[in-house]
Amino acid sequence: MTDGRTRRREDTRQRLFVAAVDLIAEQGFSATTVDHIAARAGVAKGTVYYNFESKTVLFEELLRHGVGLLTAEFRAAVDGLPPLEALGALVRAQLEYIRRYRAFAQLLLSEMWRTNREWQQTLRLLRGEAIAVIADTVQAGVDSGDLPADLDVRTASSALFGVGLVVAVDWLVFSPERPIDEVQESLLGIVRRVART
Amino acid sequence: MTDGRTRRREDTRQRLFVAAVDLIAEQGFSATTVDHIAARAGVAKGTVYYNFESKTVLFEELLRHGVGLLTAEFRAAVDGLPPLEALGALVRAQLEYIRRYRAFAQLLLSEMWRTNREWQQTLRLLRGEAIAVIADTVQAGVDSGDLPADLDVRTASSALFGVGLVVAVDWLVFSPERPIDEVQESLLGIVRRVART
DNA sequence: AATTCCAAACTGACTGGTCAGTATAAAAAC
DNA sequence: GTTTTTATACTGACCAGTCAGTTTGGAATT
Repeated sequence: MTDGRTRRREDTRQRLFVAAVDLIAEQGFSATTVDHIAARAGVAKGTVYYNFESKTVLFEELLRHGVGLLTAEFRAAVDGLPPLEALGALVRAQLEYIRRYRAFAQLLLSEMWRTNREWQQTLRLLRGEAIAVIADTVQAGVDSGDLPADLDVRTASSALFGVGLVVAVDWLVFSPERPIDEVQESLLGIVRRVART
Repeated sequence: MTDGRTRRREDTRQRLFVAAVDLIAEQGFSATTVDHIAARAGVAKGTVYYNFESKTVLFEELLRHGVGLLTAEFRAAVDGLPPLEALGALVRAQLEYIRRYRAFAQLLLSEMWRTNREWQQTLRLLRGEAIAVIADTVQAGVDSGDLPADLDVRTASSALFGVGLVVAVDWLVFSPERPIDEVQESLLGIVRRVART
């Protein structure tokens, strides 16, 4: 399974992902050239096309990879916890993720609300999967009475997702000198206050 | 000052702004061509270059125009109001603005947190001006004791700005069927709850 | 354990197309 | 008669994607 060949190939794909995520976070998808990605990854241009069908497919697989990781961490975070604690765990998991993969978070923030791009459908789907985990938790909170019964679950969930993203990335981009734990505290405080009613 | 000639020219520039904002909101700056902007605005390509130095300058002036408008509405909204009411007025003004200029808001959301682009400096500056109005209001609230004394004014202000943007645009993109007034209520509710401590 | 062989992985020059920006002559608006 | 706009053609740089050829890992053969 993991002989030298597949290991090597997997390594190349990983290097291409890392190069692509950094460049696309900085400049956006269209402004990032395949030549530049290849150079940053230290491979020839042909290698990009040997490993990925096209620039768009590379990006789509990158999105799947990155958001998939986030969704998995969400699932692991809430596992077995009662609603209110689970909500806090989600905020913590999201910020932990953003701290670890800041370039990907930045990229996500920039590309999430675009329309009319080829990969829009893919991203929408992935976003849905991640938010579903949040929504399940919020729903459980409403059912258990820990959250207000009139809370609009779908809206609250997507708002929570978006707010965490924007606050954390804003902090990283405009006040990188501050420790991100402060954002976490602040966000947790807000979520708790809102939940308390 | 506003003779026929300048009026006409101003009208052309306005049409170009509108065309550019729509296309860039959908596809991003790099994926939007000057030919396409010209066609959408119903003018010849040469006219774009008669009115703007370059594609980048057109975009920078667009940013200045759009954010300038927002800042002006912020200033008008808080004028003469006591801190807490002023805060509510800011949220309302921002959402009102986003409802009216949704494409611009979408564009702003996509380009705001990018690094390494020519216009990044411009946008950073403009963002600062808009947030300054919020920060003045928040500071006044802290001084008057309406807001908690230990509140980090700079952070709270930029968070407020970002959150309004992301929640509203998220709503517009992913749940356009719902009336935006609901976002306003929800956001106001959150801000009030946070302020109350 | 050295040699041969093959397919997978990778290379980089090349191609065809696209696009920002320029040029210009003529027309329209004021 | 000056400013603005049009229509069209052009240039040069850049870029996604291709492909014929090279390298590499390792399996088979001796």
